[in-house]
Amino acid sequence: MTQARVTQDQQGRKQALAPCLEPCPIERGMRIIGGKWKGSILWHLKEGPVRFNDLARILGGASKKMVNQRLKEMEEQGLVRRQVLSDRPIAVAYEITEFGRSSLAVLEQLKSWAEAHGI
Amino acid sequence: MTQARVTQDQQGRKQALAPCLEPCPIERGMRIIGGKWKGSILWHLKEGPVRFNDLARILGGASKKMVNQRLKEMEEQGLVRRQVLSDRPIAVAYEITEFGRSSLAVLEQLKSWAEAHGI
DNA sequence: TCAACCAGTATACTTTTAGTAACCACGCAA
DNA sequence: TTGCGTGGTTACTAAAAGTATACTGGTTGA
Repeated sequence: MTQARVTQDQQGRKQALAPCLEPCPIERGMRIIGGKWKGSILWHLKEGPVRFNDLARILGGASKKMVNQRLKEMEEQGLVRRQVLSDRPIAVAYEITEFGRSSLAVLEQLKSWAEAHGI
Repeated sequence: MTQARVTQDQQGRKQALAPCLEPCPIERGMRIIGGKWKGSILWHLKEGPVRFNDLARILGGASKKMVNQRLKEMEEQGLVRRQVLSDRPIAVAYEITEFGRSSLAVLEQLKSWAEAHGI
């Protein structure tokens, strides 16, 4: 992001130079990992694949609809992979991708920051 | 956060141990710096205090109402300080606090992560 | 046979967030 | 006196996010 400044023209009217139009990297990044539950989902997948209903149970407060919606979003964004373990007795697990794993560092820092400041 | 697990009782019913009830540090932290525009506001205050209308101009897409709402929230959360520069011709500037500054590290990392992955 | 599990889907609803546009009272300068 | 500046407020709308409950269609185990 370029440092934005504010200038004045000859008539004294003000305008912004390099205004932060909506999608600066921070806003964009937030939209990837900032959604409700997304951090928690990634966090709980870091030890290995987790089945759908187990995830819903772990995320106590979230409804299945929420979990499903978030997982679909995250699959599209490449944070998470859906693997069908078996048909007949249907079984599905969600696994974190390399990309998803790369975001854990940010989440980890956010977590320490939050804990350090008693948030 | 304790690692959550899922167990079964003698009847085969499943339940989550240590479920991630809503406010784990990650979710809580997100709520502090995750709101729309909040990252950008902090970012633009890091070089020094900025006047209200200048901030609104820099944040091109955001309306005064949005900016004002966010600033009030952030003032309550202690991320930002409102200083009245002068009465009579009213002038106000917003300054980042030490607490606000402490969050810049997280934002910085989020920014590099976003840029590194072409988000 | 019954109940509980699996992985969702459907419907309906409420709440929160985002956003527009217009307006206020005041000051300053041409 | 008109227009722009200051720092907001008010009223309203639209869209997103979230909750709650029930349902499908099949499987598994007591």
